[in-house]
Amino acid sequence: MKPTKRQIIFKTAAKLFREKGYKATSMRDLAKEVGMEAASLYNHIQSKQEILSTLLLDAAKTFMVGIKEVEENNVCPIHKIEQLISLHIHMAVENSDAISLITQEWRHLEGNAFQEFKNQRKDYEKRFKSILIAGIEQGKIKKVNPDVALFSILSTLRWFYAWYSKKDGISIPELEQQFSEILIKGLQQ
Amino acid sequence: MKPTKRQIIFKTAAKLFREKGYKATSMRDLAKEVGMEAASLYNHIQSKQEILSTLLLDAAKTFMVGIKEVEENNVCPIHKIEQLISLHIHMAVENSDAISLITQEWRHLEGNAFQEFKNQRKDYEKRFKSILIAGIEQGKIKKVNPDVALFSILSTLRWFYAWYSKKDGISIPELEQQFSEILIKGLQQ
DNA sequence: CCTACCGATCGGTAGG
DNA sequence: CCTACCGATCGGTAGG
Repeated sequence: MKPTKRQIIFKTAAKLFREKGYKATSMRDLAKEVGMEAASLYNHIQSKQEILSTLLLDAAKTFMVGIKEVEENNVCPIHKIEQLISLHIHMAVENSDAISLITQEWRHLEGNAFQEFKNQRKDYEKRFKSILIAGIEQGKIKKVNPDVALFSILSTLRWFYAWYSKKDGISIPELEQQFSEILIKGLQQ
Repeated sequence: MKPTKRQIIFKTAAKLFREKGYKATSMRDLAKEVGMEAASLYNHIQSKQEILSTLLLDAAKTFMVGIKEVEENNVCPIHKIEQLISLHIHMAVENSDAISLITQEWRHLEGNAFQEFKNQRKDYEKRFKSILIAGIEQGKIKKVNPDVALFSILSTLRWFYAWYSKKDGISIPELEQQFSEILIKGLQQ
C-alpha cells in the first residue's frame, strides 16, 4: 500500500526531529526532504506542532496498549518485566525515530498535548512500578528501592534506540536475553 | 568570593539550556534572566555557541579527571565501578545543569568543539569498558556482553540528574549504595 | 502544489 | 551597559 503524502511528511519529520531536534528543524528543511515547498506542507498538515504531538501521542499509545497486555498475562512479575523489556526493544528497533522523540523531544509539546503526554508517561511508570513492587512482595525481587529500580531499568530502555542504531550483528532474541540478564540478574558473578 | 558577570551568565545559561533546550533559549531570554539587555551580554561572552561549548567541555574534563583517578586506584574492578557510580552521582548532585547538557544538548555543538566533545566521550566510554572487561577476565563479573553492560550502566548514570531533581529525602551515601546494588548485583532475589 | 509575502524573532554589531 | 539596528530565518497565510 502506497503511503499518503501526509504519512511521508510525518515519517520524514520524525527522522529530522531525531537528527537535529524539533526546534532546529525548520519547515523548509522538512519540505526540501519531502520534495516540495514549505507552503505546500500545509495542505497536508495543520502545523509543525501537530506533527510532533501526533508522533508522540501515537507512540505513547502503543506503550500503553503494550503494558496493558503484559498486565493481563497471568505470569510472575519477573516474566512481566522481561516482556516489558521486549516491548521496549521491539519498539526501538521498528520505530526508532518516534522512540527518540519520546526520550528527547517531548518537552517541546505545547498545551494539551504536553499535559496528555506527561499524564500517560506518569501512568506508564506507575504501572511498571506496581509490577516491581509485586515482585518484591512475592519475594522474587530483592528489597530494593522500587523508584531506583524503575528509574534504572527505564533509563536503559529509553536510551536503547540510540545505542542500537550504532550497533549491528546482534539478533533481537539475543538482545532481549542480554538486557534481561543484566537488568534483572545484574553483573556480579 | 563574588562571582563575575561572566560566571553568572554561564550559570544562568546552563539553567535555561537545561529547562528549554539550547535552540529554544534566546539570548534575550538569557539577558532578561541575568538582568541586562541582550546586546550587553556580548561584553562578557563571544557568542551563544561559546557558552555551550565552554559548559560542555568543562564538564567533560571533570569526568576525564575523575576516571583517571579511579584507574590509578589499586582496587578490584567492581570497586572501580562503584567509584564511577559515585563520581556520576556527585557530579549530578553538585552540577546538575551542566550534566543535563552532557546528556541532552551536546549535539548542538559546532565545529571543533563538537569533535572534541565526541572524542572525549568516546575515550571515557572506552576506559569504562576496559574496567568491565578486566572484571570479566578476573572472574568478578559474569560473562556478559561488555557493550550491553556499559550502555546499561551509563544510561542510568547519565539520566540520574533528571530523576534526582524530582526526588528528595535520600542521602547521597544511600543513593550510592542503592545504585551500586542495583547496577552491579541486579534485582532478582 | 506554487509564488509571493507577512509579522515576529533570531544572533549579533555599531557606536556611544 | 544601553539604544538602535542589521540581515537572516522562522512558522505560517493569501491567492491562485
